[in-house]
Amino acid sequence: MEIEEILEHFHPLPPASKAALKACISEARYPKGHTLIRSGRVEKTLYFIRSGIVRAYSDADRGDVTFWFGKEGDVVISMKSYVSGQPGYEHVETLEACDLYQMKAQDLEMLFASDIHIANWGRKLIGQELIKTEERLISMQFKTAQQRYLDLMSATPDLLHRVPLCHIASYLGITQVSLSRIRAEIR
Amino acid sequence: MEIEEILEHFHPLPPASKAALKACISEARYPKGHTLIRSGRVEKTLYFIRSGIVRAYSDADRGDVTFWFGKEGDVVISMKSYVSGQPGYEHVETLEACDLYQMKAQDLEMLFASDIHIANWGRKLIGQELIKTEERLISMQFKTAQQRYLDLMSATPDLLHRVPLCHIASYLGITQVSLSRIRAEIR
DNA sequence: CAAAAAAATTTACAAATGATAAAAAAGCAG
DNA sequence: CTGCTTTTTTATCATTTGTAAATTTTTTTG
Repeated sequence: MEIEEILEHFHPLPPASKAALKACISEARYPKGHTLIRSGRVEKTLYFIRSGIVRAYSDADRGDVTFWFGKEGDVVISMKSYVSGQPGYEHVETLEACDLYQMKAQDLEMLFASDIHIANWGRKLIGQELIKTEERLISMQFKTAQQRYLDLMSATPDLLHRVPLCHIASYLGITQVSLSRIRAEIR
Repeated sequence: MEIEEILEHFHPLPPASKAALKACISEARYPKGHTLIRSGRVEKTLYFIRSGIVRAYSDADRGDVTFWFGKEGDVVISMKSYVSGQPGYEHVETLEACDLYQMKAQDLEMLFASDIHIANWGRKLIGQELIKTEERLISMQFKTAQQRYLDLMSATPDLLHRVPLCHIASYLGITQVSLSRIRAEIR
Protein backbone atom coordinates (compact mmCIF):
# COMPACT_ATOMS: atom_id res chain seq x y z
CA MET A 1 0.00 0.00 0.00
CA GLU A 2 1.44 3.35 -1.04
CA ILE A 3 2.04 6.09 1.52
CA GLU A 4 -0.33 8.54 -0.20
CA GLU A 5 -3.21 6.16 0.16
CA ILE A 6 -2.43 5.49 3.80
CA LEU A 7 -2.14 9.16 4.71
CA GLU A 8 -5.30 10.21 2.88
CA HIS A 9 -7.27 7.41 4.46
CA PHE A 10 -7.43 9.16 7.81
CA HIS A 11 -8.40 12.55 6.50
CA PRO A 12 -7.94 14.46 3.25
CA LEU A 13 -4.84 16.62 3.17
CA PRO A 14 -4.03 19.63 0.97
CA PRO A 15 -1.07 18.96 -1.33
CA ALA A 16 1.34 21.18 0.58
CA SER A 17 0.58 19.46 3.88
CA LYS A 18 0.82 16.05 2.33
CA ALA A 19 4.17 16.96 0.87
CA ALA A 20 5.37 18.23 4.24
CA LEU A 21 4.38 14.93 5.83
CA LYS A 22 5.94 12.86 3.10
CA ALA A 23 9.17 14.81 3.41
CA CYS A 24 9.54 13.40 6.92
CA ILE A 25 8.83 9.82 5.96
CA SER A 26 11.38 7.22 4.94
CA GLU A 27 11.05 3.56 4.11
CA ALA A 28 12.50 0.55 5.85
CA ARG A 29 12.21 -3.19 5.81
CA TYR A 30 12.36 -5.26 8.97
CA PRO A 31 12.57 -9.03 9.32
CA LYS A 32 10.07 -11.21 11.12
CA GLY A 33 10.47 -11.02 14.89
CA HIS A 34 11.87 -7.50 14.97
CA THR A 35 10.79 -5.32 17.86
CA LEU A 36 9.60 -1.93 16.66
CA ILE A 37 8.42 -0.54 19.96
CA ARG A 38 9.56 -1.49 23.42
CA SER A 39 7.66 -0.80 26.63
CA GLY A 40 9.10 1.43 29.32
CA ARG A 41 10.46 3.91 26.82
CA VAL A 42 9.30 7.12 25.27
CA GLU A 43 9.19 6.03 21.66
CA LYS A 44 10.68 8.37 19.12
CA THR A 45 9.50 6.75 15.93
CA LEU A 46 6.16 5.88 14.41
CA TYR A 47 5.38 3.67 11.47
CA PHE A 48 2.84 3.08 8.74
CA ILE A 49 2.61 -0.47 7.50
CA ARG A 50 3.17 -0.81 3.78
CA SER A 51 2.99 -4.59 3.97
CA GLY A 52 3.17 -7.23 6.66
CA ILE A 53 1.61 -7.86 10.05
CA VAL A 54 2.65 -6.73 13.51
CA ARG A 55 1.25 -7.21 16.99
CA ALA A 56 1.18 -5.04 20.09
CA TYR A 57 1.38 -6.77 23.44
CA SER A 58 1.77 -6.04 27.10
CA ASP A 59 3.51 -8.01 29.81
CA ALA A 60 1.22 -9.92 32.14
CA ASP A 61 1.82 -12.22 35.07
CA ARG A 62 1.98 -15.28 32.88
CA GLY A 63 3.30 -14.44 29.45
CA ASP A 64 2.24 -11.53 27.31
CA VAL A 65 -1.14 -10.39 26.08
CA THR A 66 -1.67 -9.37 22.48
CA PHE A 67 -4.15 -6.52 22.30
CA TRP A 68 -3.74 -5.29 18.74
CA PHE A 69 -2.82 -6.56 15.30
CA GLY A 70 -1.59 -4.08 12.73
CA LYS A 71 -1.70 -4.80 9.04
CA GLU A 72 -1.38 -3.02 5.71
CA GLY A 73 -2.33 0.63 6.06
CA ASP A 74 -2.29 0.74 9.87
CA VAL A 75 -0.30 3.07 12.08
CA VAL A 76 2.15 1.66 14.57
CA ILE A 77 2.63 4.00 17.45
CA SER A 78 3.04 3.84 21.19
CA MET A 79 -0.17 5.58 22.09
CA LYS A 80 0.94 6.29 25.63
CA SER A 81 4.23 7.78 24.48
CA TYR A 82 2.62 9.67 21.69
CA VAL A 83 -0.23 11.14 23.69
CA SER A 84 1.25 11.72 27.10
CA GLY A 85 4.98 11.73 26.44
CA GLN A 86 5.35 9.07 29.09
CA PRO A 87 6.93 5.64 28.72
CA GLY A 88 4.57 3.23 26.97
CA TYR A 89 3.26 -0.06 28.28
CA GLU A 90 3.34 -1.87 24.96
CA HIS A 91 5.73 -3.81 22.84
CA VAL A 92 5.23 -4.05 19.10
CA GLU A 93 6.91 -6.76 17.08
CA THR A 94 6.74 -7.83 13.46
CA LEU A 95 5.06 -11.18 12.81
CA GLU A 96 6.22 -11.21 9.20
CA ALA A 97 8.90 -9.39 7.30
CA CYS A 98 7.43 -5.91 7.02
CA ASP A 99 7.82 -2.98 4.67
CA LEU A 100 7.26 0.11 6.74
CA TYR A 101 7.16 3.83 6.29
CA GLN A 102 8.75 5.47 9.27
CA MET A 103 8.80 8.92 10.75
CA LYS A 104 10.28 10.65 13.78
CA ALA A 105 7.65 11.53 16.36
CA GLN A 106 9.42 14.82 16.90
CA ASP A 107 9.08 15.76 13.23
CA LEU A 108 5.39 15.02 13.45
CA GLU A 109 5.09 17.15 16.58
CA MET A 110 6.65 20.05 14.71
CA LEU A 111 4.16 19.64 11.90
CA PHE A 112 1.27 19.49 14.35
CA ALA A 113 2.42 22.78 15.81
CA SER A 114 2.82 24.52 12.49
CA ASP A 115 0.26 23.05 10.10
CA ILE A 116 -3.41 23.07 11.08
CA HIS A 117 -4.33 20.54 8.40
CA ILE A 118 -1.85 18.10 9.76
CA ALA A 119 -3.03 18.76 13.30
CA ASN A 120 -6.58 17.89 12.26
CA TRP A 121 -5.34 14.92 10.30
CA GLY A 122 -3.63 13.68 13.46
CA ARG A 123 -6.83 14.25 15.39
CA LYS A 124 -8.78 12.10 12.95
CA LEU A 125 -6.14 9.42 13.00
CA ILE A 126 -6.33 9.08 16.77
CA GLY A 127 -10.11 9.24 16.61
CA GLN A 128 -10.30 6.30 14.27
CA GLU A 129 -8.05 4.29 16.54
CA LEU A 130 -10.28 5.19 19.46
CA ILE A 131 -13.41 3.94 17.72
CA LYS A 132 -11.76 0.66 16.92
CA THR A 133 -10.56 0.24 20.49
CA GLU A 134 -13.94 1.15 21.92
CA GLU A 135 -15.71 -1.33 19.68
CA ARG A 136 -13.35 -4.05 20.76
CA LEU A 137 -13.86 -3.17 24.41
CA ILE A 138 -17.62 -3.43 23.97
CA SER A 139 -17.31 -6.76 22.18
CA MET A 140 -15.18 -8.04 25.07
CA GLN A 141 -17.88 -6.96 27.47
CA PHE A 142 -20.85 -8.61 25.91
CA LYS A 143 -19.90 -11.19 23.40
CA THR A 144 -18.85 -14.73 24.10
CA ALA A 145 -15.38 -15.89 23.14
CA GLN A 146 -16.93 -17.92 20.33
CA GLN A 147 -18.72 -14.89 18.91
CA ARG A 148 -15.52 -12.85 19.10
CA TYR A 149 -13.67 -15.58 17.24
CA LEU A 150 -16.31 -15.75 14.53
CA ASP A 151 -16.28 -11.95 14.23
CA LEU A 152 -12.54 -11.93 13.83
CA MET A 153 -12.70 -14.70 11.26
CA SER A 154 -15.18 -12.82 9.12
CA ALA A 155 -13.50 -9.44 9.56
CA THR A 156 -9.94 -10.54 8.84
CA PRO A 157 -9.90 -14.18 7.73
CA ASP A 158 -6.32 -13.95 6.50
CA LEU A 159 -5.13 -13.27 10.04
CA LEU A 160 -5.71 -16.89 10.95
CA HIS A 161 -3.27 -18.07 8.32
CA ARG A 162 -0.64 -15.50 9.08
CA VAL A 163 -0.59 -15.33 12.87
CA PRO A 164 0.07 -18.11 15.42
CA LEU A 165 -3.10 -19.11 17.23
CA CYS A 166 -1.53 -18.41 20.60
CA HIS A 167 -1.56 -14.71 19.77
CA ILE A 168 -5.10 -14.84 18.47
CA ALA A 169 -6.27 -16.58 21.65
CA SER A 170 -4.60 -13.91 23.71
CA TYR A 171 -6.16 -11.20 21.55
CA LEU A 172 -9.58 -12.74 22.14
CA GLY A 173 -8.95 -12.76 25.88
CA ILE A 174 -8.94 -16.54 26.23
CA THR A 175 -6.36 -19.31 26.54
CA GLN A 176 -5.07 -21.21 23.59
CA VAL A 177 -6.80 -24.32 24.92
CA SER A 178 -10.13 -22.52 24.92
CA LEU A 179 -9.57 -21.36 21.39
CA SER A 180 -8.82 -24.93 20.31
CA ARG A 181 -12.10 -26.03 21.84
CA ILE A 182 -14.00 -23.31 20.01
CA ARG A 183 -12.38 -24.23 16.73
CA ALA A 184 -13.19 -27.90 17.28
CA GLU A 185 -16.85 -27.08 17.97
CA ILE A 186 -17.23 -25.07 14.81
CA ARG A 187 -15.73 -27.69 12.57
CA MET B 1 -15.18 21.89 38.57
CA GLU B 2 -14.80 25.08 36.58
CA ILE B 3 -14.66 25.02 32.80
CA GLU B 4 -11.18 26.58 32.66
CA GLU B 5 -9.73 23.77 34.68
CA ILE B 6 -11.45 21.14 32.55
CA LEU B 7 -10.29 22.64 29.27
CA GLU B 8 -6.70 23.16 30.37
CA HIS B 9 -6.48 19.64 31.70
CA PHE B 10 -6.26 18.14 28.22
CA HIS B 11 -3.69 20.54 26.85
CA PRO B 12 -2.61 24.11 27.61
CA LEU B 13 -4.39 26.72 25.51
CA PRO B 14 -3.34 30.28 24.70
CA PRO B 15 -5.77 32.83 26.15
CA ALA B 16 -7.34 33.76 22.81
CA SER B 17 -8.07 30.13 21.96
CA LYS B 18 -9.44 29.44 25.38
CA ALA B 19 -11.70 32.45 25.07
CA ALA B 20 -12.92 31.25 21.66
CA LEU B 21 -13.77 27.89 23.12
CA LYS B 22 -15.47 29.36 26.14
CA ALA B 23 -17.56 31.60 23.91
CA CYS B 24 -19.19 28.49 22.47
CA ILE B 25 -19.91 26.89 25.82
CA SER B 26 -23.06 27.30 27.85
CA GLU B 27 -24.20 25.74 31.09
CA ALA B 28 -27.13 23.47 31.78
CA ARG B 29 -28.48 21.31 34.56
CA TYR B 30 -30.16 17.97 33.87
CA PRO B 31 -32.04 15.74 36.29
CA LYS B 32 -31.17 12.17 37.13
CA GLY B 33 -32.18 9.76 34.38
CA HIS B 34 -31.93 12.27 31.53
CA THR B 35 -30.61 10.94 28.23
CA LEU B 36 -27.85 13.13 26.85
CA ILE B 37 -26.89 11.03 23.86
CA ARG B 38 -29.02 8.54 22.00
CA SER B 39 -27.71 5.82 19.72
CA GLY B 40 -28.53 5.76 16.03
CA ARG B 41 -28.15 9.51 15.68
CA VAL B 42 -25.41 11.85 14.66
CA GLU B 43 -25.06 13.78 17.88
CA LYS B 44 -24.80 17.53 17.61
CA THR B 45 -23.82 18.40 21.16
CA LEU B 46 -20.98 17.54 23.45
CA TYR B 47 -20.66 18.10 27.16
CA PHE B 48 -18.13 18.59 29.91
CA ILE B 49 -19.20 17.43 33.34
CA ARG B 50 -19.09 20.13 35.98
CA SER B 51 -20.61 17.83 38.59
CA GLY B 52 -22.45 14.54 38.62
CA ILE B 53 -22.06 11.10 37.09
CA VAL B 54 -23.18 9.72 33.74
CA ARG B 55 -22.85 6.36 32.04
CA ALA B 56 -22.51 5.32 28.40
CA TYR B 57 -24.12 2.07 27.35
CA SER B 58 -24.91 0.02 24.31
CA ASP B 59 -27.82 -2.25 23.57
CA ALA B 60 -27.10 -5.95 23.80
CA ASP B 61 -29.19 -9.07 23.43
CA ARG B 62 -30.14 -9.13 27.05
CA GLY B 63 -30.31 -5.63 28.46
CA ASP B 64 -27.73 -2.93 28.02
CA VAL B 65 -24.01 -2.91 28.66
CA THR B 66 -22.35 -0.01 30.44
CA PHE B 67 -18.91 0.62 29.02
CA TRP B 68 -18.01 4.00 30.45
CA PHE B 69 -18.66 6.15 33.49
CA GLY B 70 -18.16 9.88 33.21
CA LYS B 71 -17.59 12.06 36.21
CA GLU B 72 -16.45 15.55 37.14
CA GLY B 73 -14.11 16.90 34.48
CA ASP B 74 -14.86 14.26 31.84
CA VAL B 75 -16.05 14.85 28.30
CA VAL B 76 -19.33 13.36 27.15
CA ILE B 77 -19.29 12.79 23.46
CA SER B 78 -20.49 10.22 20.99
CA MET B 79 -17.10 9.16 19.75
CA LYS B 80 -18.48 7.50 16.67
CA SER B 81 -20.52 10.56 15.73
CA TYR B 82 -17.73 12.91 16.54
CA VAL B 83 -14.99 11.07 14.74
CA SER B 84 -16.72 9.59 11.74
CA GLY B 85 -19.86 11.68 11.43
CA GLN B 86 -21.87 8.47 11.47
CA PRO B 87 -24.68 7.55 13.87
CA GLY B 88 -23.31 6.46 17.21
CA TYR B 89 -23.87 3.15 18.94
CA GLU B 90 -24.03 4.52 22.45
CA HIS B 91 -26.54 6.02 24.79
CA VAL B 92 -25.43 8.32 27.58
CA GLU B 93 -27.66 9.01 30.55
CA THR B 94 -27.22 10.91 33.78
CA LEU B 95 -27.07 8.81 36.92
CA GLU B 96 -27.37 11.86 39.15
CA ALA B 97 -28.54 15.38 38.63
CA CYS B 98 -25.70 16.86 36.61
CA ASP B 99 -24.30 20.31 36.01
CA LEU B 100 -22.89 20.30 32.52
CA TYR B 101 -21.08 22.62 30.18
CA GLN B 102 -22.38 22.10 26.70
CA MET B 103 -21.25 22.96 23.23
CA LYS B 104 -22.41 22.40 19.67
CA ALA B 105 -20.26 19.91 17.80
CA GLN B 106 -20.47 22.12 14.75
CA ASP B 107 -19.03 25.11 16.63
CA LEU B 108 -16.15 22.93 17.72
CA GLU B 109 -15.59 21.76 14.16
CA MET B 110 -15.34 25.36 13.05
CA LEU B 111 -12.77 26.05 15.72
CA PHE B 112 -10.78 22.99 14.75
CA ALA B 113 -10.66 24.27 11.18
CA SER B 114 -9.58 27.78 12.11
CA ASP B 115 -7.47 27.54 15.27
CA ILE B 116 -4.45 25.27 15.32
CA HIS B 117 -4.17 25.38 19.10
CA ILE B 118 -7.71 24.12 19.44
CA ALA B 119 -7.09 21.47 16.80
CA ASN B 120 -4.16 20.20 18.83
CA TRP B 121 -6.13 20.48 22.04
CA GLY B 122 -8.80 18.27 20.46
CA ARG B 123 -6.14 15.84 19.36
CA LYS B 124 -4.86 15.54 22.92
CA LEU B 125 -8.36 15.16 24.27
CA ILE B 126 -9.09 12.21 22.01
CA GLY B 127 -5.67 10.77 22.73
CA GLN B 128 -6.29 10.75 26.46
CA GLU B 129 -9.60 8.99 25.92
CA LEU B 130 -7.83 6.46 23.75
CA ILE B 131 -5.28 5.65 26.42
CA LYS B 132 -8.02 5.12 28.98
CA THR B 133 -9.96 2.87 26.62
CA GLU B 134 -6.88 0.89 25.68
CA GLU B 135 -5.95 0.35 29.32
CA ARG B 136 -9.43 -0.90 30.05
CA LEU B 137 -9.34 -3.24 27.08
CA ILE B 138 -6.06 -4.69 28.30
CA SER B 139 -7.43 -5.14 31.79
CA MET B 140 -10.47 -6.94 30.34
CA GLN B 141 -8.14 -9.23 28.46
CA PHE B 142 -5.95 -10.37 31.27
CA LYS B 143 -7.34 -9.59 34.62
CA THR B 144 -9.93 -11.58 36.51
CA ALA B 145 -13.27 -10.00 37.32
CA GLN B 146 -12.18 -9.77 40.96
CA GLN B 147 -9.02 -7.89 40.04
CA ARG B 148 -10.98 -5.52 37.85
CA TYR B 149 -13.39 -4.86 40.69
CA LEU B 150 -10.56 -4.17 43.12
CA ASP B 151 -8.92 -1.87 40.59
CA LEU B 152 -12.13 0.04 40.14
CA MET B 153 -12.60 0.32 43.88
CA SER B 154 -9.18 1.78 44.42
CA ALA B 155 -9.34 4.08 41.39
CA THR B 156 -12.80 5.51 42.00
CA PRO B 157 -14.14 4.32 45.35
CA ASP B 158 -16.96 6.87 45.34
CA LEU B 159 -18.45 5.25 42.25
CA LEU B 160 -19.68 2.35 44.35
CA HIS B 161 -21.79 4.61 46.49
CA ARG B 162 -23.18 6.63 43.63
CA VAL B 163 -23.92 4.02 40.97
CA PRO B 164 -26.21 0.95 41.14
CA LEU B 165 -24.23 -2.27 41.23
CA CYS B 166 -26.01 -3.58 38.15
CA HIS B 167 -24.22 -0.96 36.07
CA ILE B 168 -20.90 -1.64 37.72
CA ALA B 169 -21.27 -5.37 37.06
CA SER B 170 -22.02 -4.65 33.43
CA TYR B 171 -19.03 -2.29 33.25
CA LEU B 172 -16.83 -5.06 34.61
CA GLY B 173 -18.19 -7.48 32.03
CA ILE B 174 -19.89 -9.81 34.50
CA THR B 175 -23.40 -10.39 35.81
CA GLN B 176 -24.69 -8.71 38.90
CA VAL B 177 -24.81 -12.08 40.64
CA SER B 178 -21.13 -12.62 39.95
CA LEU B 179 -20.34 -9.19 41.33
CA SER B 180 -22.26 -9.98 44.50
CA ARG B 181 -20.20 -13.13 44.92
CA ILE B 182 -16.98 -11.21 44.47
CA ARG B 183 -18.07 -8.63 47.01
CA ALA B 184 -18.99 -11.38 49.46
CA GLU B 185 -15.60 -13.06 49.07
CA ILE B 186 -13.70 -9.88 49.78
CA ARG B 187 -15.62 -9.05 52.92
C1' DC C 1 14.68 -36.23 4.07
C1' DA C 2 15.13 -36.81 9.18
C1' DA C 3 15.64 -34.92 13.68
C1' DA C 4 14.51 -31.34 16.65
C1' DA C 5 11.79 -27.61 18.01
C1' DA C 6 7.66 -25.14 18.15
C1' DA C 7 2.78 -24.88 17.84
C1' DA C 8 -1.72 -26.78 18.28
C1' DT C 9 -4.89 -30.08 20.01
C1' DT C 10 -6.86 -33.24 23.26
C1' DT C 11 -8.03 -34.90 27.79
C1' DA C 12 -9.26 -34.79 32.65
C1' DC C 13 -10.14 -32.15 36.41
C1' DA C 14 -10.69 -27.64 38.96
C1' DA C 15 -12.28 -23.03 39.27
C1' DA C 16 -15.00 -19.26 37.70
C1' DT C 17 -19.07 -17.52 35.79
C1' DG C 18 -23.91 -17.63 34.12
C1' DA C 19 -29.01 -18.50 34.63
C1' DT C 20 -32.73 -18.77 37.47
C1' DA C 21 -35.39 -18.27 41.45
C1' DA C 22 -36.08 -16.85 46.02
C1' DA C 23 -34.87 -14.29 50.17
C1' DA C 24 -33.02 -10.28 52.35
C1' DA C 25 -31.91 -5.50 52.48
C1' DA C 26 -32.28 -0.85 51.18
C1' DG C 27 -34.67 3.07 49.36
C1' DC C 28 -38.83 5.73 48.77
C1' DA C 29 -43.74 7.57 48.89
C1' DG C 30 -47.54 8.42 51.54
C1' DC D 1 -43.56 4.60 60.59
C1' DT D 2 -45.72 1.37 57.16
C1' DG D 3 -46.14 -0.68 52.93
C1' DC D 4 -44.37 -0.92 48.36
C1' DT D 5 -40.77 -1.03 45.05
C1' DT D 6 -36.19 -1.60 43.78
C1' DT D 7 -31.77 -3.34 44.64
C1' DT D 8 -28.72 -6.69 46.40
C1' DT D 9 -27.59 -11.04 48.16
C1' DT D 10 -27.86 -16.02 48.55
C1' DA D 11 -28.46 -20.68 46.87
C1' DT D 12 -28.57 -24.23 43.32
C1' DC D 13 -27.27 -26.23 39.18
C1' DA D 14 -25.51 -25.91 34.32
C1' DT D 15 -22.02 -24.11 31.38
C1' DT D 16 -17.85 -22.05 30.27
C1' DT D 17 -13.16 -21.33 30.89
C1' DG D 18 -8.63 -22.26 33.07
C1' DT D 19 -4.70 -25.39 34.39
C1' DA D 20 -1.69 -29.03 33.62
C1' DA D 21 0.06 -32.80 31.18
C1' DA D 22 0.24 -35.83 27.29
C1' DT D 23 -0.19 -36.27 22.30
C1' DT D 24 -0.37 -34.93 17.68
C1' DT D 25 0.70 -31.81 14.05
C1' DT D 26 3.39 -28.40 11.91
C1' DT D 27 7.51 -25.88 11.19
C1' DT D 28 12.29 -25.30 11.29
C1' DT D 29 16.88 -26.70 10.70
C1' DG D 30 20.79 -29.43 9.56
